[in-house]
Amino acid sequence: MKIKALRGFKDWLPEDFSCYAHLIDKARQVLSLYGFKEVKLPILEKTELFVRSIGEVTDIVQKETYTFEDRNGELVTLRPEATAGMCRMFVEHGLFNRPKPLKLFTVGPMFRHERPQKGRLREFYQISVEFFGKLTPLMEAELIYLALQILNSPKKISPVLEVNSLGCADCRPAFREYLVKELSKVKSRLCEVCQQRLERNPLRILDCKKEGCKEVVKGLKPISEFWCEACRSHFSSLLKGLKELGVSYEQNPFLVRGLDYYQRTIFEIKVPGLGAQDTICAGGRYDGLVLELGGPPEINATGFAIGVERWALALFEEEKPAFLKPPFVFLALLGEKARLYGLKIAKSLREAGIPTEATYEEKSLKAQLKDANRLGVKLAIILGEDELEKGVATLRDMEKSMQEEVPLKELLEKVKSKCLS
RNA sequence: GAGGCUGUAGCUCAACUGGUAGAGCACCGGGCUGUGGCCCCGGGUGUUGCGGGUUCGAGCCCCGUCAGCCUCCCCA
Repeated sequence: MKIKALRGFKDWLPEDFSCYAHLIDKARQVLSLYGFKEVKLPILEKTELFVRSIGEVTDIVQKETYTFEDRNGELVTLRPEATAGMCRMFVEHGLFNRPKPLKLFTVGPMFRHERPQKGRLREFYQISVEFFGKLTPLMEAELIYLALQILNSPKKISPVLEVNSLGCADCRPAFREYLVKELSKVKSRLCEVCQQRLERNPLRILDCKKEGCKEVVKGLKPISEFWCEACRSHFSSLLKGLKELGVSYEQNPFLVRGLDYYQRTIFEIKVPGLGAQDTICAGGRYDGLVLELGGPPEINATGFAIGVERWALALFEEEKPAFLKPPFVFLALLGEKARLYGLKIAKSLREAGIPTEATYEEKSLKAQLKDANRLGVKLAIILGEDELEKGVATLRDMEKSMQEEVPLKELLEKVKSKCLS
C-alpha cells in the first residue's frame, strides 16, 4: 500500500511552489512599502494560548484544532491562525516598549481539522499582517487599503470589501442582550444550529445562511443602533478614510467573526465566483487581546490574514501559471575529457550568476540538444574532442539555430554578453 | 461533523446490457554513432484508490473503507 499525504494536506510541486512563492514575494514587496517587518512564529503553541485568545466556545477551538499531548504530557496545538502567536510574541518579548505603531507580518502554514474542499485545506498558508499601537480609524482605513493593494499586486482581481463594526466592550453586551431577548421569542423559527448558538454565540446567528434564519434576522435592529458614541464616530471616520482612498465597500450589518477577540472594525474581502470558500482575506480590530495575554492595557491592535491558496485560486481560476525560469545555458558534453572540462565551465558560469545546466551523462549530442531544447535554454555550449583539440567551444543559439566557435578563454565573457542582451 | 457526486497509466479521458483494460499528451528508445523543435517507427510504464462480497467471470453490481469535489457547517 502506497503511503499518501494526509487528507487535506497538499504537496506543492515545483510549478505550484513557484506560483505561491511569486505571490508571497509580491505581498512582501507591498508590505515593505508600508513599513511592515517580517517575523517567524512557532507552528506549535500551548493549547491554552488559543483557548484564551480565539475563545473557548468558538468552533475553531472546539472542533477544528490539531491538539495533542506531546511527549512530556503538555497539551499543545498546531496553530489555526497567526494572530494569537503574534500577540504572545509581542507580550513575551516586551515589544510594547518599542516605538509604535509596530507593524509586523508573518507567512506560513496554519492547521485546521475541517472537511476539505476546494479552497479549504487542513494545512494552508496565510499571510498574516498585524498592527500594534494606538490606532486611529484612519490607520485602519489604510490597513484595509493595504490588504487590497496586496491582493491586486500580481494581477488585478475584483475583490468585494465588506465592513462592519462589532462595537466595543461597552456597547456590544447591550446588543448581545437584545439579540438573545428578541431571538428567544422566535426560537422555533431558527434552525437547529442557531438555536444552540443562541446560548453560546448569538452573534453568529446574524451570519447564518439558512433562509428561515435570514428572515428572522432581517426583522432585527442592526448592531449600529447599539453602538456607543465612541464606536459610532470611530466607524464613520473609518468610512471617511476609505472614501478618501477611493476604496469602494459594502457596509454589511450582519458581518461577524468566528474568533472572539475581534472588537469594533471588522472586514472581509471576497471574490465572487470562487464557490463556497470565497473569502480570501479577513480581519479586524482586536483591542483586548494583548491585555488578555498579559500585556499593557493601552495597546490596540488590528490586522488581517490572506489565504494564499485561495488568493491563487482567485487570481488564476483553474490553472496556475508556471513562474519557473528556465536555465540560460546547457552544456552538451561529448567524451570523458569534455565532461571533465565541462564541470569547470559550469562552475565558472554559475559563479558569474548564469543559470547553467549539464548532465554529464554519456549521451549522444542529439539527445543532449533535445534536453537543452526541453529545458528552454537560450544557449547550448557544445564541447567535444574536436573543440578541445582546437581550444574552442561551439556556442549554439537555440532560438536562432546559429552557432559559432569561441575560444575557451573567451567563452565566459561571450556568454555573459549574450546573457545581458 | 451532516448529505450528495466521483475515483481507470504521470496528465486528460475511453472500455456495449458484467466477458478479462485502451487512446491522446507526457515519458523512454530508435530513424540521425557531432546538432534540438517538425516528422516517422517502436515501447503501456496499470494492484482499474484500497478491502471484502455476489458471479463461471467484476473497471462495471453490492458492502465497507480511503481520497477528491459539491452543498451545509466553518473560515483564509
